[in-house]
Amino acid sequence: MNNIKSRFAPSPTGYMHIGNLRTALYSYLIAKSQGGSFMLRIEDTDQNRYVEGAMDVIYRTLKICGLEYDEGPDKDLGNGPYIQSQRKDLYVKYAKKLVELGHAYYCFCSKERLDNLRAELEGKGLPYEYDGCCKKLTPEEIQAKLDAGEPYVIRQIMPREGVSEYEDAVYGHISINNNTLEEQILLKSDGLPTYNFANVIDDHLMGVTHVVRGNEYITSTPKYNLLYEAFGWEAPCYIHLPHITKEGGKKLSKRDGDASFEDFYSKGYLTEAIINYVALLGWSPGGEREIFSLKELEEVFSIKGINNSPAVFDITKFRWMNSEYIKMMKPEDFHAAALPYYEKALTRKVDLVRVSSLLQSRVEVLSEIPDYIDFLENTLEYDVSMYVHKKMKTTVEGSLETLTGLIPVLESITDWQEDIIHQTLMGHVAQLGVKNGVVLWPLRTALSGKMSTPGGATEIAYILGKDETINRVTTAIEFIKSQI
RNA sequence: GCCCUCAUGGUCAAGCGGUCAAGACAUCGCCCUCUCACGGCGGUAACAAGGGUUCGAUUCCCUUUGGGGGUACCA
Repeated sequence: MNNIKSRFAPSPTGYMHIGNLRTALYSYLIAKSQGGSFMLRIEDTDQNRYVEGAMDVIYRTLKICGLEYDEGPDKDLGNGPYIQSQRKDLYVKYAKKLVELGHAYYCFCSKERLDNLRAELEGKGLPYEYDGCCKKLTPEEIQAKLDAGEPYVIRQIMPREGVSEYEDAVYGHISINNNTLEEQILLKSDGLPTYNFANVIDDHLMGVTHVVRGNEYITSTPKYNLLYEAFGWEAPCYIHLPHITKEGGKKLSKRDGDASFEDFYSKGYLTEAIINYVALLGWSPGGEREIFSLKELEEVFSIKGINNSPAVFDITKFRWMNSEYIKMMKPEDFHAAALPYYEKALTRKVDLVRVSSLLQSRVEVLSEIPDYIDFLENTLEYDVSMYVHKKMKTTVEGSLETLTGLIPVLESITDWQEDIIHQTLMGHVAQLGVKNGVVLWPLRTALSGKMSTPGGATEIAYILGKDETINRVTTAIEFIKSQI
């Protein structure tokens, strides 16, 4: 293991956004592809956002996805604690040190004063900016306020002139005017740090060399670099990632059920497919291959392949990829995965293994299994016109005749096995001297009431069993008669 | 408003000064076929616009347009 170290530093919001999952994945892959280590840190410095059980979601998701971290809250390698709220004193210490170094100052402005200031400036059509009021305080005044126990924050001092520049691994050269840099709050009045401060302190103290995060931090990165400089620390390598959106540039939303890992997971998307698809959203291996396991991604991943333009999450292609993974499953694994869905949709005792073999090449997402097999449970309602099929050369009247003639044929089958049913039906077709469809289409329709089914007439007849098959054909005959 | 950033088919995406501009999903057609699917074959479809630089721009620069982000005691 070399000295490359990346981290995933989510704040516990209660669910794993798909964009966050990708950030975690890329961070993991950047480290693993270079023999480095991967760390998990929890950024819970905003107490107002505390969500019960949120950390478990993070642990669980990473575990299910196979993104194993070398170091984290439950794996202390000596850099802990890895939960920011437990590192409070550390930030206070460094914030005060920064004041001593002349790169930060105490600010006693109340929330109210700031709100008023903001309202006033906005009223004049000016952009808000802290007016530096507390910067003018003398050391004596500051000490007096401190002694009096006045609440305070600590703000970072920004250069007024010049430009700050840095190299981003995916966006290249970034240059930002210093006069756009705000004298941001480093330490909040509750004694906890802001993200802007905590991430710098922690990344340095924990030895993080590669910072992977969303591109919303591109413009604030110079502020972090200034912090590194002030402390005399080396800044890490920055890898900012473009965002994932949905069609039309809209945000993936929790409400629409397309935002989080668990949304997809619960719908029956396979984790391997989720990882694979998400890996390809914003990164390209360069070749034509698209199917990669996590292990394979670890081999081929490269920062060079990361794209800098935003990507649209295409559910259609995602479904296709999931179906590819379903098709790759061992039949017994697919069957095991499908079983819970059968139990929900089916009470009739049928050859479920056969059903699985029919379904595996058709199902794209596990949760749609009930829609495929609903007709096995009960006959569906349908219109007689379904018996009219141009290509099969069938008509309603013809179907009635066909089905009526089929009853004795079906009854003659004593050993209800698929190949025997098939042979018998084909023999009947040959005897009639018609096209296969003339007999099989009406039969399939009578048995299912659906335009399309997993498997044809033979397979369905086999699955339903002799009694139910004859029963359904009889019912269909009566039905057609009643409609003519 | 100001600042940053992005721009190849409907979507992902290769390309990194000279290509008939890959591939995948989707879509359309054909084949296979007891429906559908799988599989196979083929088709339609793109360099946002305008200026430069250059012998030559999808590729480099500028502007415009459009998208995204930032401008919090949120991350």
